[in-house]
Amino acid sequence: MARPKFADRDFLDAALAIAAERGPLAATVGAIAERLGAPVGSFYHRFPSRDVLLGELWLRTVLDFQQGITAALDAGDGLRAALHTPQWVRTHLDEARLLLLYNRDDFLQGGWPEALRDGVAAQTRHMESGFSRFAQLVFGRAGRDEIRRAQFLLAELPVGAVRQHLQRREMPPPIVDELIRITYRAVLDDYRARRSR
Amino acid sequence: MARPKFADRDFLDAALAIAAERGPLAATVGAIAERLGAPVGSFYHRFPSRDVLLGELWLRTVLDFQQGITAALDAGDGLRAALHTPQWVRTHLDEARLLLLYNRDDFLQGGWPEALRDGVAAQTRHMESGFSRFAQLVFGRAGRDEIRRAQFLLAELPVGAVRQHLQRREMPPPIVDELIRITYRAVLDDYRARRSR
DNA sequence: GTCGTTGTAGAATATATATTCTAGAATATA
DNA sequence: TATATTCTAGAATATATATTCTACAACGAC
Repeated sequence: MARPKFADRDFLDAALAIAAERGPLAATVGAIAERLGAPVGSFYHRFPSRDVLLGELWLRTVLDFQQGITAALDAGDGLRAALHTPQWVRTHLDEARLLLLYNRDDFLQGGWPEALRDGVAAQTRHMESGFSRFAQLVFGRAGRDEIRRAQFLLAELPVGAVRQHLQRREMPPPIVDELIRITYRAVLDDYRARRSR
Repeated sequence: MARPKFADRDFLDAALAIAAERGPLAATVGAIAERLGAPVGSFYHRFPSRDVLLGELWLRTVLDFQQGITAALDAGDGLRAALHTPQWVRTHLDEARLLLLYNRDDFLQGGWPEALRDGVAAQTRHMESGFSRFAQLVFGRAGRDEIRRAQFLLAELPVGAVRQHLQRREMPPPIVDELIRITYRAVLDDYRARRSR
């Protein structure tokens, strides 16, 4: 063996820092290596391509993010699941910028590398099952309408409410949680009212 | 004079089509010219740089988008202003993808070209004044909290609710408007309840 | 101690893309 | 009709970036 000066992790972290600072496009192989003081050869010794690195970065980040939502759903707490986003964003500003400010595919030059396809597909399934579970939990059933509302409450609403703060690199203020709470309750109430008619 | 085969407009439209299809990054000078059957020389005869073209495209699009919101505010109709987004998206799918799926700066290589700075600044001011007007209109005052709620109702909420459909290149279904209506009413009610305490 | 393996190191290469340059054609105006 | 102007046309150039390649160093196994 030799003496590794860098770990896979180091490259991922460096890429994250650059992407959070100047966008995923700025996370070039050269920039990543330079930030680490590593030669590009070392980069390619670990990652077959830039796309694989960025893909892995995205996956590792989204998995960490989802964990909290899943936990809340496991605990049967829908509101906590919805409030997880602002919460997580506060402790993971860089990761949040990467995940919530850009579209999944927009940093990959080509499509998703073969090696990550399964991981991404699994992630997608996990996400979809999360919406279903949420729908079942708070609406008592998981039809088309219920799932659409679940997407709204769990994803679109919290991410939307947090975006402008991410763009300014600042922590979401309490009003964000308040807006989520208000909306959460309203959508549930509306659903019940509609049902009882 | 000579016989212009292409107009500025043609290049802007071609860029829009490509950007909507494959993302703003794919709108390279070569791709735009090719789509038009024009030589790149003709491109540079009209636009000093790719950044200027994309910047102008963004500006022209955002201005068109905002017009509807402004009109609704002029008519004193806050809800219509909030519902303008899904409405506009339905008739401007490509433009909406460009505007709402990407961050303002993410297609420009460098910063905003000097020539467009003023236009962008004016646009920003116009947007902010829109939030204030909305706050004044529906909350009766435009303090920090009211403006934050205005941003939520006018921008974050509608854009968030529409995003997944844009990603799939499909028109937002009616449930989107419904969710906006529900949330709109709830945030207003909450504000009033809070005031009367 | 020698040797194979795993990394470091960074130069060389390939490619994509923006931008510039040179040539020539069409038209309005004189 | 002559000429300046406005464009078309596309080759040439510059630059950024991903990727590959070659040389060598450190360390563990034998």
